[in-house]
Amino acid sequence: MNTIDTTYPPVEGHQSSNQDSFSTEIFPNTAPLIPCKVASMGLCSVSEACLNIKSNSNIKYASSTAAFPRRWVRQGESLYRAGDALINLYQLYTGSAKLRTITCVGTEQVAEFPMAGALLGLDGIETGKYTCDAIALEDSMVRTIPFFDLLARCNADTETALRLNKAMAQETNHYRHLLLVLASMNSEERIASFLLDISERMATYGYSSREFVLKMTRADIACHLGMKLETVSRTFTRLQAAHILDVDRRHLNIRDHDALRKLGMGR
Amino acid sequence: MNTIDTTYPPVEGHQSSNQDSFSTEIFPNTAPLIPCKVASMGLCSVSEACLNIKSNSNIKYASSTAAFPRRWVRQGESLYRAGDALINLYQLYTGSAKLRTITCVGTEQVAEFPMAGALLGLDGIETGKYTCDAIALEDSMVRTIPFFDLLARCNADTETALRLNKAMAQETNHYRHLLLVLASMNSEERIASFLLDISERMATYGYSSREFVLKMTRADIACHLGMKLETVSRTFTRLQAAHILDVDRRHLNIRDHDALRKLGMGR
DNA sequence: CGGGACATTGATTAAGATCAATTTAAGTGG
DNA sequence: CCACTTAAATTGATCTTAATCAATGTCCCG
Repeated sequence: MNTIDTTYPPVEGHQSSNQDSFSTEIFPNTAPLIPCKVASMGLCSVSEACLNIKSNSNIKYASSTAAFPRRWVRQGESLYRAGDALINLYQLYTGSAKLRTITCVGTEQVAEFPMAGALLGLDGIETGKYTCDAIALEDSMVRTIPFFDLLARCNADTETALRLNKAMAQETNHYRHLLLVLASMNSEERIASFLLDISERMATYGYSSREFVLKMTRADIACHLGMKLETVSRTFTRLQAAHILDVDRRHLNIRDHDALRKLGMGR
Repeated sequence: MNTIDTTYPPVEGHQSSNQDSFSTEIFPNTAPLIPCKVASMGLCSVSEACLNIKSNSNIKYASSTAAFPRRWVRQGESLYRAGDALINLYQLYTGSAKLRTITCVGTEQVAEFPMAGALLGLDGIETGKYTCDAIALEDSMVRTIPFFDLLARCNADTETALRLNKAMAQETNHYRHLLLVLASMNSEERIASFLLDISERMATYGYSSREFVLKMTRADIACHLGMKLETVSRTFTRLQAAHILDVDRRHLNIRDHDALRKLGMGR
C-alpha cells in the first residue's frame, strides 16, 4: 500500500549543518537544486534573495532565509487547495507542479505547469482564498513566503512592489497567450507551442532545451491544451513521423527546432 | 417594434452641476457617466476615489481628480497600442472596449471586453511595454493614472497596494476561467458563458441583467471565444429557437436565465 | 438612395471526439 | 525475483461538431 507520510518532508538531519545545502540522494528523482542560479540571475519572480537586492544590505541574508522556510511536497500532494485561505505564496525551488481548477460540476482545467523559480499562490490574492489546487508533479521544494509579510515588504521597498507586480503581470500575459493558443491553433500547433514553452523554460534554468522529460501525464497535457488525451498521443506520433520530435513516453527529444517553432508560433 | 435605447440607461442629471459633468451631446452615442456609482460601490479596481478611501481625508477630492485627468476615446480608436511604452494605467469610466493581441504572424485574439470600472493597461507591467491594443467599442471616457504615481501611492498606502494586487489577480483569475471555457466547452456553452459574464457585469453596474446591447461584432465575439463568426451567429439562432434568448442583431434579451446558466456553468 | 459593413443561412468537409481494444511500464506482494 | 495488478500510453474505427466555402439578407450612414 502506498502510504505517504502526510507529515511532509522526509528530510531530517541534513538541515542541522548548512542551511542551504541538501543531499539530493534523499530525493533521487528530484532536479538538482539551483537556488543561486534562480536568484542570482534575477529570473525568479520574488525570492528571498531578490527581495534583498535593493534593500539595506545590512540585513542578514541568513535571517532572510530563515524568514522564508523550506517545505517539501511529495509527488501528487498538493501545496494548497482551492478554498484554502491565502496565507502564503510559495516559490518553487526545485521540482515542478500543476495548477488546476475544478468547477462546481467537476470540469477540470490545468492552467499551467510551474517549474523551479515560479511563484505560486497568486490565484488567492483576489479573494483571499486560493482558487486553484497546486499539485506537485514530482517531489518538490518550495520557499514559504507569508503574503502579508510580502505586502509589508512591498510597502517598504518600491523595487519589491514592482517585482511582485511584474510577476503577476507575467502570469496574466502568459494566460493571454494561452488563450490565443486555445482559440486559434489546431492540435499540432498547440502541442508545438506547449513544447516550445517548456523548452524555453528548461533553457532558462540551464538545462537542455532539446532533450527533457515531461513530468506530466498525457491527460494533464490534454486538460491543459483543451484536447483529449488520445489526440495528444496521436499528435506526438505525427510529429515524430514528421521527424520533428523523438518521443518515448515522457522522454522527449526535439529534432527539428525550427519546424517546431514554425508550428508553435502560429500560422 | 421593441426599440431599446442603445446607450446605457441614463443616470439622472446628478452630474449636471459638479465638475464631473460633461455635455454628452459632444459624444451623442456615449453612455452616461457613472463615476459615483463605480467609485462609491467600491466596485472599481483602482480609482481616484478608491485611492483616497483609506488615505488622509484631508486630501481634496478635487486635487485627486485633477491628478487623474479624463480622456475621451472615440469608437474604434485605441487607448494604447501593443509596443507603446507603459506610462499610464486607465480606468474605464464610461463605455466599453476590447483588449486584443496580434501575433507576429497576424493571428488575433480578443482577450476581454472591459466595461465601465475596469482598469486597463496592466498588460504593460511585465515589460514596460503594452502587449495589447485597447480599442474603444463605443465613445468612452477614461481616467488616466500614471503608473509610477500609482506605485508611489502603493508605497505610501498598503490598502492601495493590496487593491492593485487584487485587480491584477482578478484579471488573471478571469483569464484562467476563460481558459476553461475555451478548453472544455462547446459553442453553445461558450456563448452562454460569455453572455452570463456580460449579464453579471451589467447587473453589477445597475443595468438590466436581462436585456442589453452587445457593443461588439460577431467577429469580435468569435475571436474572443475561439469560434468562427458563422458559428457565433448559428449558436445565437439555436439559443433563440430553444427559447433561451431573443436575439435581434446586437440587441439581446435573456428569456430563460436558468437554462443559460445551466449551459454556461459547465456540464 | 446606394454602398459597405455586418449578419444570417445553406451545403459540404475535415479535424478531433468518442468508443474500444491493446500494449507498455511500473509497482506490489507473494 | 517473478507473477500479478494497475496506471499510462498507443492505436484503430466511427461519428459529431464546427470550419469552410458561398450566397443572400439587412441595416446604417453618407
